[in-house]
Amino acid sequence: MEQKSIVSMAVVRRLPRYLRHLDELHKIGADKISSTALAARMELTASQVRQDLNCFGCFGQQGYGYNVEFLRQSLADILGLSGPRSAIIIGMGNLGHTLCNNFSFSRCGFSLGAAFDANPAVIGSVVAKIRVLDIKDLDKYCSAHKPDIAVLTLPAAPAPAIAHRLVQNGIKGIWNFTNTDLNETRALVENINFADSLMTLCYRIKTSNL
Amino acid sequence: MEQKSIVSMAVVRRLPRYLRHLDELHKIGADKISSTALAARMELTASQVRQDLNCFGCFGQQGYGYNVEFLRQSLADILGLSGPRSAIIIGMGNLGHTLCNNFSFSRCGFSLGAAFDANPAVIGSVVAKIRVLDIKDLDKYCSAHKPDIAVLTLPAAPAPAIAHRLVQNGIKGIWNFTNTDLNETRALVENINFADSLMTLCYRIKTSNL
DNA sequence: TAGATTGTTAATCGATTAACAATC
DNA sequence: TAGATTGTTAATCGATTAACAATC
Repeated sequence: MEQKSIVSMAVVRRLPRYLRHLDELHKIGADKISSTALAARMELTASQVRQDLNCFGCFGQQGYGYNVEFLRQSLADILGLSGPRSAIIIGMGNLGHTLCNNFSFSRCGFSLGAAFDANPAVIGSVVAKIRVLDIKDLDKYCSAHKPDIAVLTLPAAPAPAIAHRLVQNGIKGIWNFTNTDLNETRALVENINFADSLMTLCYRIKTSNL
Repeated sequence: MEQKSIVSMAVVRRLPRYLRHLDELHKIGADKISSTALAARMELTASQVRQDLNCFGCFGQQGYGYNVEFLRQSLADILGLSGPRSAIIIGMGNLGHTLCNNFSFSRCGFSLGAAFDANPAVIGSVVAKIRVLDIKDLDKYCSAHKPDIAVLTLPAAPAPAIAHRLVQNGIKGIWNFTNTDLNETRALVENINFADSLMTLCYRIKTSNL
């Protein structure tokens, strides 16, 4: 089988982790790795590693294992990290600034084109070479530049309305840092929810006997 | 059944979302909700909602549904959000500052006790009432205050060593924002990985036909 | 009472694990 | 060749969905 028609989310979510571990292996000079060794590193089973990779093709060689550099490049291609898509940030508060300043969008397949905010104090400023525009000009910007995704780092309250407006402007994906669920069926939403994550940790500690 | 002996991670990860939706329902003045209506809101099935909640007890009433306020309080109790546990932050860069300034640890069941960094420029400063201490004093602080969890907002390179040191100091949970996997079996690790999440979105957009 | 909706058991679906022939 | 390890099929396990009796 060359490529599974539809790959499950469970597998997709492991892809960046595989890539990360292959990067690390590359850095320490490993040029091959077996499914058993990779599974041990990642706390998976060897079966799972082979099943996961075989959703996308045959990357290994019997009796040898996987070539680190080849698998690394293959995973980057599968994820689509080289053809950069365009992104905009909505909300230049503390978190928006942090992402502009310290996060590498390019390593994840995106290039950041502009930022938006409603606060006159930040509109017009430039953060890490990104100009902060007035949220009023969002539609105009979208018509002109057709950004692929939007990063939502604004308060939860205005988020659903902004998300809807973005989708109407042709946004394909939303990286949602707001503490609310977005009901946009016409766009792909990827949530990062700090509170949900920490509450989960709270529960896990409470119910463990550590 | 009063309480399932061990609840699956799939269910646990949905708990904060249930709580969030119950909060919203409470805010708009709803005093009851059926599993069908809650499922529609959350894009789940009614069956799943009932199965999920019944892992922890019987919170509904036949012919009526669930009382919003009662279910909300029950979920908060199940998650353990009231008995505040103590947290420390390791790494007061941009992200560490953002969390100190804008994130409500208390809403998630934690109280932030101290922050640590290796950089003399920030050591001794106070951010949102939290004193930034020298990472050299980490062991001393842990012995004295026994923090329950550590928030890792430091670079990936030193993270595994710091995590190990924290576990030796009795840390029970790690909220890991570093872009690396931690192999600490003696502590519960909750990862927030920006790059993994954005790469997943990259893949999903690439493979969708939006 | 009649209608609505839960709690719970059984059925289905999907993901993980095991096994092993193929082959480098 | 012999040993190692993949790709792939089959078996198992777990999670989701469906169904329905209980009951408010």
